Amino acid sequence: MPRLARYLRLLHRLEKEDTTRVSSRELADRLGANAAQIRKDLSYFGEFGVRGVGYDVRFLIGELSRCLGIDREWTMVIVGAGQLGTALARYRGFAEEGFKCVGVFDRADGSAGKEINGLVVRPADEMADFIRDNEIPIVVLAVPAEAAAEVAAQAIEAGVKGILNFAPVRLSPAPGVFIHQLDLSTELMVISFYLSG
Amino acid sequence: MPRLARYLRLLHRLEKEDTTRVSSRELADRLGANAAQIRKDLSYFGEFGVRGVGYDVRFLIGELSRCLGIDREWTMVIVGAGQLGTALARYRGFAEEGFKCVGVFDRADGSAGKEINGLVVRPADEMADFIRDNEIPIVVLAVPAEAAAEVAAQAIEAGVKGILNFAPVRLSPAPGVFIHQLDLSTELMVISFYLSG
DNA sequence: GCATGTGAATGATTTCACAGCT
DNA sequence: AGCTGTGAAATCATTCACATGC
Repeated sequence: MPRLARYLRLLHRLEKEDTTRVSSRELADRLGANAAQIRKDLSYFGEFGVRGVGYDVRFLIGELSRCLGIDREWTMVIVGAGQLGTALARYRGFAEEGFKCVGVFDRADGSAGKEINGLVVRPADEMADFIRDNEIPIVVLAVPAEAAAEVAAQAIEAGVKGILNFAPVRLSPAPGVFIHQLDLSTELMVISFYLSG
Repeated sequence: MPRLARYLRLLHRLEKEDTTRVSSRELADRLGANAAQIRKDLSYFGEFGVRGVGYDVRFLIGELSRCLGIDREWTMVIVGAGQLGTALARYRGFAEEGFKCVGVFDRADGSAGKEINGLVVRPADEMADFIRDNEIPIVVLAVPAEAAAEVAAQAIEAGVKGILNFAPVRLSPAPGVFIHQLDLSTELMVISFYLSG
Protein backbone atom coordinates (compact mmCIF):
# COMPACT_ATOMS: atom_id res chain seq x y z
CA MET A 1 0.00 0.00 0.00
CA PRO A 2 1.47 3.28 -1.10
CA ARG A 3 -0.71 5.12 1.37
CA LEU A 4 1.09 3.66 4.32
CA ALA A 5 4.30 5.21 3.08
CA ARG A 6 2.65 8.61 3.04
CA TYR A 7 1.34 8.15 6.56
CA LEU A 8 4.83 7.26 7.67
CA ARG A 9 6.30 10.39 6.12
CA LEU A 10 3.82 12.61 7.86
CA LEU A 11 4.43 10.83 11.15
CA HIS A 12 8.13 11.45 10.84
CA ARG A 13 7.42 15.12 10.34
CA LEU A 14 5.10 15.15 13.33
CA GLU A 15 7.79 13.51 15.40
CA LYS A 16 10.23 16.25 14.42
CA GLU A 17 7.66 18.79 15.55
CA ASP A 18 7.61 16.99 18.92
CA THR A 19 4.04 15.85 18.52
CA THR A 20 3.56 12.70 20.56
CA ARG A 21 -0.10 11.92 19.91
CA VAL A 22 -2.22 12.21 16.82
CA SER A 23 -5.77 11.29 15.83
CA SER A 24 -6.92 9.80 12.56
CA ARG A 25 -8.78 13.03 11.96
CA GLU A 26 -5.63 15.14 12.20
CA LEU A 27 -3.75 12.78 9.91
CA ALA A 28 -6.61 12.92 7.45
CA ASP A 29 -6.72 16.70 7.48
CA ARG A 30 -3.03 17.01 6.81
CA LEU A 31 -3.06 14.37 4.10
CA GLY A 32 -6.25 15.44 2.42
CA ALA A 33 -7.72 12.02 3.05
CA ASN A 34 -10.61 10.41 4.89
CA ALA A 35 -10.19 9.56 8.58
CA ALA A 36 -12.02 6.24 8.33
CA GLN A 37 -9.75 5.23 5.50
CA ILE A 38 -6.69 5.84 7.63
CA ARG A 39 -8.12 3.93 10.58
CA LYS A 40 -9.03 1.03 8.32
CA ASP A 41 -5.62 0.99 6.69
CA LEU A 42 -3.92 0.91 10.06
CA SER A 43 -6.26 -1.56 11.69
CA TYR A 44 -5.56 -4.00 8.91
CA PHE A 45 -2.14 -4.57 10.44
CA GLY A 46 -3.08 -4.45 14.10
CA GLU A 47 -4.61 -2.31 16.80
CA PHE A 48 -2.13 0.51 16.99
CA GLY A 49 -4.33 3.17 18.54
CA VAL A 50 -6.04 3.76 21.86
CA ARG A 51 -9.76 4.45 21.83
CA GLY A 52 -10.67 7.87 23.03
CA VAL A 53 -7.06 8.96 22.75
CA GLY A 54 -5.52 8.44 19.33
CA TYR A 55 -2.20 7.09 18.15
CA ASP A 56 1.20 7.44 19.77
CA VAL A 57 3.35 8.95 17.05
CA ARG A 58 6.59 7.19 17.85
CA PHE A 59 4.94 3.82 18.40
CA LEU A 60 3.02 4.13 15.14
CA ILE A 61 6.21 4.99 13.27
CA GLY A 62 7.77 1.80 14.55
CA GLU A 63 4.79 -0.35 13.64
CA LEU A 64 4.35 1.19 10.21
CA SER A 65 8.03 0.85 9.43
CA ARG A 66 7.75 -2.80 10.26
CA CYS A 67 4.66 -3.24 8.09
CA LEU A 68 6.36 -1.50 5.19
CA GLY A 69 9.44 -3.60 5.62
CA ILE A 70 11.70 -0.63 6.21
CA ASP A 71 12.67 -1.43 9.77
CA ARG A 72 15.69 -3.00 8.15
CA GLU A 73 18.15 -1.89 5.50
CA TRP A 74 17.59 -3.06 1.95
CA THR A 75 20.43 -3.27 -0.48
CA MET A 76 19.87 -2.60 -4.13
CA VAL A 77 21.69 -2.08 -7.38
CA ILE A 78 20.96 0.41 -10.09
CA VAL A 79 21.36 -0.64 -13.70
CA GLY A 80 21.91 2.10 -16.22
CA ALA A 81 24.24 4.97 -15.42
CA GLY A 82 22.76 7.51 -17.79
CA GLN A 83 21.13 10.69 -16.59
CA LEU A 84 18.36 9.01 -14.70
CA GLY A 85 20.44 6.19 -13.24
CA THR A 86 23.07 8.62 -12.04
CA ALA A 87 20.48 10.86 -10.46
CA LEU A 88 18.90 7.89 -8.73
CA ALA A 89 22.25 6.66 -7.47
CA ARG A 90 22.93 10.07 -5.96
CA TYR A 91 19.43 10.60 -4.63
CA ARG A 92 19.60 10.91 -0.85
CA GLY A 93 15.97 10.08 -0.24
CA PHE A 94 16.57 6.39 -0.82
CA ALA A 95 19.22 5.98 1.84
CA GLU A 96 17.08 7.95 4.27
CA GLU A 97 14.40 5.32 3.98
CA GLY A 98 16.83 2.45 4.34
CA PHE A 99 17.42 1.68 0.67
CA LYS A 100 21.15 1.46 0.14
CA CYS A 101 22.54 1.37 -3.35
CA VAL A 102 25.60 -0.87 -3.31
CA GLY A 103 26.27 -1.19 -7.01
CA VAL A 104 25.80 0.67 -10.29
CA PHE A 105 26.07 -1.07 -13.63
CA ASP A 106 26.16 0.04 -17.23
CA ARG A 107 27.15 -1.33 -20.62
CA ALA A 108 30.92 -1.64 -20.86
CA ASP A 109 31.14 0.87 -23.68
CA GLY A 110 29.02 3.33 -21.78
CA SER A 111 29.99 5.21 -18.67
CA ALA A 112 31.98 2.33 -17.18
CA GLY A 113 34.66 3.36 -14.75
CA LYS A 114 32.79 6.54 -13.85
CA GLU A 115 32.41 7.04 -10.14
CA ILE A 116 29.06 7.91 -8.58
CA ASN A 117 28.65 8.53 -4.91
CA GLY A 118 31.77 6.54 -4.13
CA LEU A 119 30.66 3.62 -6.29
CA VAL A 120 32.52 2.68 -9.44
CA VAL A 121 30.20 1.94 -12.36
CA ARG A 122 30.76 -1.67 -13.35
CA PRO A 123 30.14 -3.35 -16.70
CA ALA A 124 26.68 -4.79 -16.99
CA ASP A 125 27.84 -8.33 -17.56
CA GLU A 126 29.06 -8.46 -13.98
CA MET A 127 25.62 -7.66 -12.65
CA ALA A 128 24.25 -11.18 -12.34
CA ASP A 129 27.23 -12.46 -10.35
CA PHE A 130 27.17 -9.40 -8.13
CA ILE A 131 23.49 -9.95 -7.36
CA ARG A 132 24.07 -13.61 -6.63
CA ASP A 133 27.17 -13.11 -4.50
CA ASN A 134 25.67 -10.32 -2.43
CA GLU A 135 22.10 -11.59 -2.41
CA ILE A 136 20.74 -8.29 -3.63
CA PRO A 137 16.95 -8.25 -3.34
CA ILE A 138 16.13 -5.11 -5.33
CA VAL A 139 17.14 -3.84 -8.75
CA VAL A 140 16.34 -0.40 -10.11
CA LEU A 141 16.19 -0.38 -13.89
CA ALA A 142 17.18 2.90 -15.53
CA VAL A 143 18.14 1.48 -18.90
CA PRO A 144 16.70 2.22 -22.35
CA ALA A 145 13.46 0.48 -23.24
CA GLU A 146 15.17 -1.95 -25.61
CA ALA A 147 17.48 -3.27 -22.90
CA ALA A 148 14.99 -3.51 -20.05
CA ALA A 149 13.55 -6.95 -20.73
CA GLU A 150 16.92 -8.64 -21.00
CA VAL A 151 18.44 -6.99 -17.95
CA ALA A 152 15.33 -7.84 -15.96
CA ALA A 153 15.53 -11.48 -17.02
CA GLN A 154 19.16 -11.68 -15.95
CA ALA A 155 18.43 -10.05 -12.63
CA ILE A 156 15.52 -12.38 -11.93
CA GLU A 157 17.63 -15.35 -12.91
CA ALA A 158 20.24 -14.13 -10.42
CA GLY A 159 17.70 -14.13 -7.62
CA VAL A 160 16.37 -10.61 -7.37
CA LYS A 161 12.97 -10.29 -5.65
CA GLY A 162 11.82 -6.80 -6.56
CA ILE A 163 12.32 -4.58 -9.60
CA LEU A 164 11.61 -0.90 -9.94
CA ASN A 165 11.48 -0.30 -13.67
CA PHE A 166 11.79 3.19 -15.12
CA ALA A 167 11.93 1.96 -18.70
CA PRO A 168 8.66 2.42 -20.58
CA VAL A 169 8.04 -1.25 -21.25
CA ARG A 170 6.02 -3.80 -19.39
CA LEU A 171 8.24 -6.53 -18.01
CA SER A 172 6.81 -10.02 -18.09
CA PRO A 173 5.96 -11.15 -14.59
CA ALA A 174 7.93 -13.88 -12.86
CA PRO A 175 6.78 -15.95 -9.89
CA GLY A 176 8.01 -14.57 -6.60
CA VAL A 177 9.28 -11.37 -8.15
CA PHE A 178 7.50 -8.11 -7.58
CA ILE A 179 7.75 -5.71 -10.48
CA HIS A 180 6.84 -2.09 -10.13
CA GLN A 181 6.57 0.08 -13.19
CA LEU A 182 7.24 3.80 -13.13
CA ASP A 183 7.26 5.72 -16.35
CA LEU A 184 8.05 9.41 -16.11
CA SER A 185 6.51 10.37 -19.45
CA THR A 186 3.30 8.63 -18.53
CA GLU A 187 3.13 10.74 -15.42
CA LEU A 188 3.29 13.88 -17.51
CA MET A 189 0.62 12.52 -19.81
CA VAL A 190 -1.66 12.16 -16.84
CA ILE A 191 -1.28 15.88 -16.39
CA SER A 192 -1.83 16.76 -20.02
CA PHE A 193 -4.89 14.54 -19.98
CA TYR A 194 -6.40 16.58 -17.20
CA LEU A 195 -5.31 19.89 -18.66
CA SER A 196 -6.83 19.24 -22.05
CA GLY A 197 -9.93 17.34 -20.94
CA MET B 1 -6.12 7.58 -17.13
CA PRO B 2 -2.62 6.26 -17.01
CA ARG B 3 -3.66 3.17 -18.93
CA LEU B 4 -4.34 5.14 -22.08
CA ALA B 5 -0.73 6.25 -22.09
CA ARG B 6 0.40 2.63 -22.01
CA TYR B 7 -1.91 1.74 -24.88
CA LEU B 8 -0.50 4.59 -26.86
CA ARG B 9 3.05 3.48 -26.29
CA LEU B 10 2.31 -0.03 -27.46
CA LEU B 11 0.53 1.32 -30.50
CA HIS B 12 3.57 3.34 -31.41
CA ARG B 13 5.66 0.21 -31.22
CA LEU B 14 3.15 -1.66 -33.38
CA GLU B 15 3.27 1.13 -35.92
CA LYS B 16 7.04 0.82 -36.10
CA GLU B 17 6.59 -2.89 -36.74
CA ASP B 18 4.32 -1.94 -39.65
CA THR B 19 1.24 -3.42 -38.05
CA THR B 20 -1.79 -1.62 -39.39
CA ARG B 21 -4.61 -3.39 -37.58
CA VAL B 22 -4.89 -4.69 -34.04
CA SER B 23 -7.61 -6.26 -31.93
CA SER B 24 -8.35 -5.58 -28.28
CA ARG B 25 -7.30 -9.15 -27.60
CA GLU B 26 -3.85 -8.65 -29.09
CA LEU B 27 -3.40 -5.42 -27.17
CA ALA B 28 -4.49 -7.16 -24.01
CA ASP B 29 -2.08 -10.04 -24.52
CA ARG B 30 0.86 -7.75 -25.03
CA LEU B 31 -0.05 -5.54 -22.11
CA GLY B 32 -1.02 -8.27 -19.71
CA ALA B 33 -4.47 -6.77 -19.39
CA ASN B 34 -8.08 -7.69 -20.06
CA ALA B 35 -9.51 -7.17 -23.54
CA ALA B 36 -12.84 -5.89 -22.28
CA GLN B 37 -11.07 -3.34 -20.16
CA ILE B 38 -9.26 -1.99 -23.16
CA ARG B 39 -12.41 -1.83 -25.24
CA LYS B 40 -14.24 -0.06 -22.45
CA ASP B 41 -11.41 2.41 -21.94
CA LEU B 42 -11.36 3.25 -25.62
CA SER B 43 -15.10 3.34 -26.12
CA TYR B 44 -15.34 5.91 -23.35
CA PHE B 45 -13.86 8.45 -25.76
CA GLY B 46 -15.59 7.35 -28.93
CA GLU B 47 -16.07 4.47 -31.32
CA PHE B 48 -12.58 3.99 -32.65
CA GLY B 49 -12.84 0.42 -33.81
CA VAL B 50 -14.62 -1.50 -36.52
CA ARG B 51 -16.70 -4.49 -35.48
CA GLY B 52 -15.42 -7.75 -36.79
CA VAL B 53 -12.17 -6.10 -37.77
CA GLY B 54 -10.41 -4.35 -34.92
CA TYR B 55 -8.65 -1.03 -34.61
CA ASP B 56 -6.61 0.79 -37.20
CA VAL B 57 -3.29 1.38 -35.50
CA ARG B 58 -2.49 4.76 -36.98
CA PHE B 59 -6.00 6.09 -36.55
CA LEU B 60 -6.10 4.93 -32.95
CA ILE B 61 -2.76 6.61 -32.25
CA GLY B 62 -4.20 9.87 -33.48
CA GLU B 63 -7.37 9.58 -31.45
CA LEU B 64 -5.57 8.52 -28.29
CA SER B 65 -3.05 11.31 -28.63
CA ARG B 66 -5.88 13.74 -28.85
CA CYS B 67 -7.61 12.24 -25.79
CA LEU B 68 -4.40 12.40 -23.81
CA GLY B 69 -3.81 15.94 -24.90
CA ILE B 70 -0.51 15.17 -26.56
CA ASP B 71 -1.49 16.00 -30.10
CA ARG B 72 0.08 19.35 -29.33
CA GLU B 73 3.31 20.46 -27.75
CA TRP B 74 3.27 21.38 -24.08
CA THR B 75 5.85 23.69 -22.65
CA MET B 76 7.03 23.25 -19.11
CA VAL B 77 9.64 24.46 -16.69
CA ILE B 78 11.61 22.43 -14.19
CA VAL B 79 12.31 23.92 -10.80
CA GLY B 80 15.28 22.54 -8.90
CA ALA B 81 18.52 21.84 -10.73
CA GLY B 82 19.91 19.25 -8.34
CA GLN B 83 20.51 15.67 -9.35
CA LEU B 84 16.90 14.89 -10.07
CA GLY B 85 16.04 18.18 -11.75
CA THR B 86 19.07 17.95 -13.98
CA ALA B 87 18.26 14.40 -14.96
CA LEU B 88 14.68 15.36 -15.74
CA ALA B 89 15.79 18.33 -17.81
CA ARG B 90 18.01 16.06 -19.86
CA TYR B 91 15.55 13.20 -20.12
CA ARG B 92 14.71 12.64 -23.77
CA GLY B 93 11.48 10.79 -23.14
CA PHE B 94 9.65 14.01 -22.32
CA ALA B 95 10.39 15.74 -25.59
CA GLU B 96 9.47 12.59 -27.46
CA GLU B 97 5.96 12.79 -26.06
CA GLY B 98 5.65 16.48 -26.77
CA PHE B 99 6.67 17.89 -23.41
CA LYS B 100 9.24 20.56 -24.03
CA CYS B 101 11.24 21.96 -21.16
CA VAL B 102 11.86 25.64 -21.87
CA GLY B 103 13.26 26.76 -18.55
CA VAL B 104 15.17 25.45 -15.54
CA PHE B 105 15.26 27.33 -12.25
CA ASP B 106 17.17 26.98 -9.02
CA ARG B 107 17.98 29.06 -5.97
CA ALA B 108 20.43 31.78 -6.87
CA ASP B 109 23.10 30.36 -4.58
CA GLY B 110 22.65 26.93 -6.04
CA SER B 111 23.62 25.83 -9.53
CA ALA B 112 22.65 29.11 -11.17
CA GLY B 113 24.41 29.81 -14.42
CA LYS B 114 24.93 26.11 -15.06
CA GLU B 115 23.86 25.04 -18.51
CA ILE B 116 21.64 21.99 -19.04
CA ASN B 117 20.62 20.83 -22.47
CA GLY B 118 21.22 24.27 -23.89
CA LEU B 119 19.19 25.97 -21.17
CA VAL B 120 20.84 28.27 -18.65
CA VAL B 121 19.67 27.65 -15.10
CA ARG B 122 17.99 30.82 -13.89
CA PRO B 123 17.50 32.05 -10.36
CA ALA B 124 14.24 30.90 -8.83
CA ASP B 125 12.92 34.37 -8.22
CA GLU B 126 12.57 34.83 -11.96
CA MET B 127 10.32 31.81 -12.25
CA ALA B 128 6.97 33.50 -11.69
CA ASP B 129 7.57 36.18 -14.33
CA PHE B 130 8.84 33.60 -16.78
CA ILE B 131 5.72 31.49 -16.31
CA ARG B 132 3.48 34.51 -16.72
CA ASP B 133 5.28 35.92 -19.76
CA ASN B 134 5.43 32.61 -21.60
CA GLU B 135 2.14 31.22 -20.35
CA ILE B 136 3.75 28.00 -19.17
CA PRO B 137 1.08 25.44 -18.30
CA ILE B 138 3.19 22.80 -16.53
CA VAL B 139 5.77 22.94 -13.77
CA VAL B 140 7.90 20.02 -12.65
CA LEU B 141 9.00 20.35 -9.04
CA ALA B 142 12.32 18.76 -8.19
CA VAL B 143 13.09 20.86 -5.15
CA PRO B 144 13.65 19.77 -1.55
CA ALA B 145 10.55 19.05 0.51
CA GLU B 146 10.87 22.28 2.50
CA ALA B 147 10.76 24.44 -0.61
CA ALA B 148 8.01 22.64 -2.50
CA ALA B 149 4.96 24.34 -0.99
CA GLU B 150 6.26 27.85 -1.58
CA VAL B 151 7.45 27.24 -5.12
CA ALA B 152 4.13 25.60 -5.94
CA ALA B 153 2.22 28.57 -4.56
CA GLN B 154 4.25 30.97 -6.67
CA ALA B 155 3.79 28.87 -9.77
CA ILE B 156 0.04 28.62 -9.25
CA GLU B 157 -0.15 32.35 -8.62
CA ALA B 158 1.68 32.85 -11.91
CA GLY B 159 -0.95 30.84 -13.76
CA VAL B 160 0.36 27.32 -14.03
CA LYS B 161 -2.29 24.65 -14.64
CA GLY B 162 -0.51 21.40 -13.82
CA ILE B 163 2.23 20.44 -11.39
CA LEU B 164 4.27 17.25 -11.30
CA ASN B 165 5.72 17.17 -7.81
CA PHE B 166 8.67 14.96 -6.95
CA ALA B 167 9.06 16.41 -3.46
CA PRO B 168 7.71 14.13 -0.75
CA VAL B 169 5.07 16.55 0.52
CA ARG B 170 1.44 16.89 -0.32
CA LEU B 171 0.74 20.21 -1.98
CA SER B 172 -2.50 21.88 -1.04
CA PRO B 173 -4.94 21.77 -3.93
CA ALA B 174 -5.90 24.90 -5.82
CA PRO B 175 -8.96 25.31 -8.05
CA GLY B 176 -8.23 24.69 -11.70
CA VAL B 177 -4.78 23.32 -11.00
CA PHE B 178 -4.04 19.65 -11.39
CA ILE B 179 -1.38 18.40 -9.02
CA HIS B 180 0.26 15.05 -9.51
CA GLN B 181 2.46 13.63 -6.80
CA LEU B 182 5.34 11.28 -7.50
CA ASP B 183 7.62 10.25 -4.70
CA LEU B 184 10.50 8.01 -5.63
CA SER B 185 11.12 6.70 -2.12
CA THR B 186 7.49 5.77 -1.78
CA GLU B 187 7.80 3.70 -4.92
CA LEU B 188 10.62 1.74 -3.38
CA MET B 189 8.62 1.26 -0.19
CA VAL B 190 5.89 -0.33 -2.25
CA ILE B 191 8.47 -2.89 -3.24
CA SER B 192 9.80 -3.46 0.25
CA PHE B 193 6.22 -3.85 1.44
CA TYR B 194 5.65 -6.70 -0.97
CA LEU B 195 9.04 -8.26 -0.35
CA SER B 196 8.63 -8.36 3.40
CA GLY B 197 4.93 -9.11 3.55
C1' DG C 1 -17.36 -15.66 -38.48
C1' DC C 2 -15.17 -12.25 -35.82
C1' DA C 3 -14.32 -8.39 -32.96
C1' DT C 4 -16.40 -4.23 -31.18
C1' DG C 5 -19.29 -1.73 -27.87
C1' DT C 6 -21.96 -2.11 -23.74
C1' DG C 7 -25.54 -3.49 -20.10
C1' DA C 8 -25.39 -6.54 -16.33
C1' DA C 9 -22.72 -9.00 -12.76
C1' DT C 10 -19.08 -9.27 -10.05
C1' DG C 11 -15.37 -7.62 -7.24
C1' DA C 12 -12.68 -4.09 -4.84
C1' DT C 13 -12.32 0.20 -2.42
C1' DT C 14 -14.02 4.01 0.06
C1' DT C 15 -17.10 6.07 3.15
C1' DC C 16 -20.63 6.01 6.70
C1' DA C 17 -22.19 5.29 11.17
C1' DC C 18 -21.95 3.46 15.47
C1' DA C 19 -20.66 0.10 19.18
C1' DG C 20 -17.01 -0.16 22.48
C1' DC C 21 -13.16 1.34 25.14
C1' DT C 22 -10.50 5.15 28.01
C1' DA D 1 -16.72 13.36 25.88
C1' DG D 2 -13.48 11.67 22.48
C1' DC D 3 -11.48 8.58 19.26
C1' DT D 4 -10.63 3.94 17.69
C1' DG D 5 -11.98 -0.25 15.24
C1' DT D 6 -15.27 -2.30 12.23
C1' DG D 7 -19.61 -4.19 10.14
C1' DA D 8 -22.81 -2.30 6.71
C1' DA D 9 -23.73 0.84 2.81
C1' DA D 10 -22.31 3.18 -1.00
C1' DT D 11 -19.28 4.05 -4.54
C1' DC D 12 -16.06 2.92 -8.02
C1' DA D 13 -13.61 -0.38 -11.16
C1' DT D 14 -13.18 -4.65 -13.55
C1' DT D 15 -14.83 -8.55 -15.91
C1' DC D 16 -18.37 -11.26 -18.19
C1' DA D 17 -21.36 -12.20 -21.87
C1' DC D 18 -23.88 -11.06 -25.64
C1' DA D 19 -26.38 -8.19 -29.04
C1' DT D 20 -24.78 -5.49 -32.87
C1' DG D 21 -22.57 -4.66 -37.07
C1' DC D 22 -18.86 -5.57 -40.51
